[in-house]
Amino acid sequence: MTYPSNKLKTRSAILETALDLFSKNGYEATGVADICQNAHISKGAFYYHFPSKQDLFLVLMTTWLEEVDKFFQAAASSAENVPDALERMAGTTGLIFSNLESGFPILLEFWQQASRQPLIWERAVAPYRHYLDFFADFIQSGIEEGAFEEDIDTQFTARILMAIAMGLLLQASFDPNGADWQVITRSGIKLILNGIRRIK
Amino acid sequence: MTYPSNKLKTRSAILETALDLFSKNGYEATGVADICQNAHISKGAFYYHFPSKQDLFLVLMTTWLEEVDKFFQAAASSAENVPDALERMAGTTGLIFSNLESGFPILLEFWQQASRQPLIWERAVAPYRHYLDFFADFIQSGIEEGAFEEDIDTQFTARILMAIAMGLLLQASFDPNGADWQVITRSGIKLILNGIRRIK
DNA sequence: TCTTTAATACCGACCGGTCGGTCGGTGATT
DNA sequence: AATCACCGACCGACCGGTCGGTATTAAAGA
Repeated sequence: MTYPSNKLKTRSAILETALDLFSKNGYEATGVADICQNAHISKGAFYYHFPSKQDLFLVLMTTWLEEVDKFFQAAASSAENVPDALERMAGTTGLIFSNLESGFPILLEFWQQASRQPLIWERAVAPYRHYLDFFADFIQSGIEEGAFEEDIDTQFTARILMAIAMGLLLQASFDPNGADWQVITRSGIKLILNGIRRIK
Repeated sequence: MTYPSNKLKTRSAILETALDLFSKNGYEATGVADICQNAHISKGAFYYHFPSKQDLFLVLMTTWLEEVDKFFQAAASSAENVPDALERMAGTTGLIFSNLESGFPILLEFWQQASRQPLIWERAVAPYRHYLDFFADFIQSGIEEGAFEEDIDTQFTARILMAIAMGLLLQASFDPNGADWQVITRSGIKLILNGIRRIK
């Protein structure tokens, strides 16, 4: 084993393994030793790359949040029509979370950490508000397209949209085989969209 | 201090303190010693009343779930009209969770434990499905009352209703001052209700 | 009535094990 | 010879759980 093999490789091995273990077993239940073992590195290597377990978590959360953002941006720009784009996003919400490695459980983990640790909260609210504004703006352009009623509250609608997505994700994570969640999510968003759609 | 002062008093002191600490700091971060200290009892007393920290958690979850159920039953039976009852429930969702001591954070804690520990999951799915059926049945009686369209999928609607409530609760727990969550929840449920309401 | 016994409810020092984090070292590269 | 990337034994703090003991009360026995 050549030693300065690849700094980035080791680092991303830690990142990937940690994300996996955190989402499978939780932050507290995952030990630094576990991460090291599964990533086939030593504790020394771990603390060479990260100052603390906390810090690793923060990095993980930040990159995850950024990737979600990219996903939304891409979905939004690759559609010619606002309602369709939203609907398509809805259909793939589940995919966002499963594609983004380990998905929803880790989001819950983020949530819980954020609600207790001010530093983590700070780094998480901004992206959250960013998503909110993104959806509100997106709905606004839907209004300008003439697809939605003019008097709807975009912020409110954005929150409801996010609530449905997250609420269903929560239910899905708890009872994966209880229903076809992808279909339900899509129909749910459609329901809201129909509620605000402009009647021509 | 008379010793056999009150068995129940000590037990409920443990229960209350634990619920408070679990919701404030999380299950893992809360030590048995912390619970004992805040409940002004000794570790001996703790393990006299509960076989393990896990078991205490399970008791907590079960009673909480039962209380939520009672709350729903009461709200349902004290209304003369299904849509109104649902709307009123929506308006007080936040209250359910704050009234039931420590509310939503502890629900998240339950969720997370359940998603990882089979025993806890087992004891939590049943109530969850119970709530789901409760809402589905409730909507069904709304249909029979002639308030809702006849061709709506009650299970689906129940899931969406729960999703909105939970999704907004999630957002509210994360960003309490970001909006008037009670108003938003009420409006959100109203939005769905209007979507399925029978047009006379 | 007095004494003994047993059960109850609780105390807190202690134990084994775990966990985050440290540190002295080491081989490869520059 | 200096730096980099990494190793892994080790440390102290902490945590869930145990256990021998104690004060209180109730019941039984003399």
